[in-house]
Amino acid sequence: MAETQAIEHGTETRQRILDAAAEVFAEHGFGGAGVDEIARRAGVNKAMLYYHIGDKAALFGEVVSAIVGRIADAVTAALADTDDPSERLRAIPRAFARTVRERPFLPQLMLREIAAGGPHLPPHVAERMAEVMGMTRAVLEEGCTKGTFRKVDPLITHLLLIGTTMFMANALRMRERFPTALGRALQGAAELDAMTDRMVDIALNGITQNEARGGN
Amino acid sequence: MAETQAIEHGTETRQRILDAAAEVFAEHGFGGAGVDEIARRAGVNKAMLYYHIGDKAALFGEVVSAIVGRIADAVTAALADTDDPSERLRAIPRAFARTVRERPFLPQLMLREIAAGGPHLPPHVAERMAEVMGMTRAVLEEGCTKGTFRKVDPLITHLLLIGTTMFMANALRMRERFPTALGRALQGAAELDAMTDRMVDIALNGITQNEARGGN
Amino acid sequence: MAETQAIEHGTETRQRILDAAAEVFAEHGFGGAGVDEIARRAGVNKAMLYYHIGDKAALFGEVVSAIVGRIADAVTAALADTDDPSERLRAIPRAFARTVRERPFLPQLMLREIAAGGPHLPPHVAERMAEVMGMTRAVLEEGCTKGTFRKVDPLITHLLLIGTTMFMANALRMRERFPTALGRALQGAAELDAMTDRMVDIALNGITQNEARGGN
Amino acid sequence: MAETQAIEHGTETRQRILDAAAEVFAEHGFGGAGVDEIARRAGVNKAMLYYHIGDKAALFGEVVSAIVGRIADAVTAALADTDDPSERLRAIPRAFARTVRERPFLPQLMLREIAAGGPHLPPHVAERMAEVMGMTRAVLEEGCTKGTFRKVDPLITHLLLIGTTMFMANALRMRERFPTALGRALQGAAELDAMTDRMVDIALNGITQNEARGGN
DNA sequence: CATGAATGAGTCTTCATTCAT
DNA sequence: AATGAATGAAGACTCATTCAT
Repeated sequence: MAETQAIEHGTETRQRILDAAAEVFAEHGFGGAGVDEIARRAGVNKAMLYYHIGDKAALFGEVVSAIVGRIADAVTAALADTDDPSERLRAIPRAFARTVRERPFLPQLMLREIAAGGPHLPPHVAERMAEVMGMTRAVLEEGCTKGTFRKVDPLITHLLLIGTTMFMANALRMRERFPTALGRALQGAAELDAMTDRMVDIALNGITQNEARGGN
Repeated sequence: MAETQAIEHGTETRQRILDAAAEVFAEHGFGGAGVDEIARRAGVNKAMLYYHIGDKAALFGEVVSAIVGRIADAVTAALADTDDPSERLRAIPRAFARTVRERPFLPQLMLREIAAGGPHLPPHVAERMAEVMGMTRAVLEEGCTKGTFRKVDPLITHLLLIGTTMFMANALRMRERFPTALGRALQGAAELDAMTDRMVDIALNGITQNEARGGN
Repeated sequence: MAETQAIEHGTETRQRILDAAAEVFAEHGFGGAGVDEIARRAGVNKAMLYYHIGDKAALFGEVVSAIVGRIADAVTAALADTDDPSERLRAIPRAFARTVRERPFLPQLMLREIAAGGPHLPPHVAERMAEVMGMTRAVLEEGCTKGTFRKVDPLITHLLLIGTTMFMANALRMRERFPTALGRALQGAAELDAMTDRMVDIALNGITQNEARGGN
Repeated sequence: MAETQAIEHGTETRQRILDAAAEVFAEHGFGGAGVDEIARRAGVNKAMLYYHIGDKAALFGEVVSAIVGRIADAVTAALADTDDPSERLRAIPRAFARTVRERPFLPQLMLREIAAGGPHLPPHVAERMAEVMGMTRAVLEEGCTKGTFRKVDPLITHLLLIGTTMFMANALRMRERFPTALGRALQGAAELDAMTDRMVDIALNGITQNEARGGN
């Protein structure tokens, strides 16, 4: 879709490396990931990894950049589909959930990087994340203007929608690994899309104007 | 908890080690943390660290165990203070937020471990986390019975309350590190306690029975 | 010298490579020099470097050979200009100094290779160096015969003239890099040609027959 | 002599490492030297090398520092033995030559570092080298005052004495390695001490006041 | 002639862990 | 309870060299 115009050099090898890197970074974090293992999983010589992309930090930057870009694109596309504030707000975590379905390591990667506080985060990626946050704010303000939503803090709302989605995605992943205890608590959890919808129900219920629901 | 009967050897040294370890694990993750640095920050010889606690995995286990225990205790204590379902539900993320105030590295550590999917997590710690989840469920069911809450998925609600709190705590931490972009988006954010309260307002609004709010 | 009959392939590219190699070998030594950097500075593809010249050792051989050849030629030419023993002796370090002016990295390269003891030195280059040494001896013997010089060890004299010139050339290079201490000691040093002349004054004074200076 | 007061930790291992490092740096230069080989020759684990001393640059700094210190001490001591300007001047290269006899790799190391222009040279070492240069100047000025020497450039004279000594030391080393050509030119060369004396004869002859030699 | 891609052995450095004292 | 020294494996990264095109 985006690469139709020109086939740059080594696109195929480069992509294999980035895919492998995403996996390994997700599994072990930046510090715990091994360049050797990334190369091995990508099926390329370790030196090629440096030739094509650069050092570990550059590798990480590319991976995170691609993922954040993908999410931002997904959210942008989703918002274009409707004008109803509630539907637009719902579209945001849905876009996340859909992206997660294609890239299962995404939540791990995001949680890890957020936890780390972004020391390996290239600046332009931070910009892109802020953009998505800005979309949530725009939707909320719009809903406020139309009288659909009551006034709520956009940052909190954004974190609620996204944070919860990421946590749920992770919880589903952990379900299989903990047969006891924690596993039991997670039994019966639906798929991420369904859970996201139910979560948004709660949130929308919480921020919708009272009169819109019955004169309160 | 288990070792209360007797003050074992080097309690003070042991604690200094665990504190340093918590810091370093939070900053760099399990893989990225270095035993050398933990020892240096604790001001003890590296060999003593092995003598007092054990290897890196044991160290991590102790740290996580202590933190989860502390949170579970805080939540338990908070729930004892009131009978009102809404207040009880609010108490849960509040207990988290309060614990974070004392142990600022807690959210990093939790997010990281959740992202990792718990490969270094001792089983009894998972038990304890499930316990806390169970408390949320109990509060929700109780609220349902009393007619205060409508029926919502307890897992989703728990993750919403806790996940959002953790995300907010981290967002506050990142505010100082990203002067541009992301930083601007985080400007004006209040303190964690205040943010948590506002977040719970939305959630409570979302799960409270309509008639409780005005006959809808 | 051997390839004069025909202009072989890529003379210009070849020369750019050798110039770049001389620079890099001078700066970092044989072990520290990188083929990649040589190629980059020469503005050629790394593979071309192997195509045109050969491996790292061949590259080094060519560079040193060219330089020793250039010096030998310069000394030979200079000796042809006069018959006076003193002037002839002075001509030798002067030829060095003049060559250094055109190829500033020459003393570094020579000092390094001399220090290394010539493990990368092609045999014919050693021959050429011996030749130059032979010229000094010839001049000294000649001066002895004519009664201008007293009998001195030709090897020592040669090393005195050349070694000191090389050291002075390097001292001038270091002057700029050490603003303190060593730098101050080097302040006020003249240019290499002038310094060489003054050094030769001392040496000539030292090896000239006493009676020859009697009326001086 | 200097270490009598206190035996610091790991003095023996540390010294073995430094000795091996001096050898390897002398043979291959900074860039060409391998930490692995240094460790192997010292008979220690590679990690111990970092534990005791530090990285490659620190290792090099220690080696050079020790050598320069040793030379400076030797020169200082030698100058204390006599008041005669000629003898004092002669003492300087003699101290070098004597130091070389004990540490045969010294000239290689010095030539290499001088060639490199001191990029790995710790500042205090440069200070020490400047000190030695200052001693030569002092001796020359003193000789001038006493009417023994004529006025000559102290920097040039210093480089002449030291540079030639270093070159001679190296020439002797190369004698064995080049049976042909260059080797023949070096045949018959005496030992370094003898050569140094003859070199100084020339230099002293060159800088001594004419009238002082009037009756010769 | 020229290039980008590839490789395997090498580089320096740090790791988690243990032991003798 | 405490320490400095030791170790082997692994870490990230670069090297000189070659090949297909």
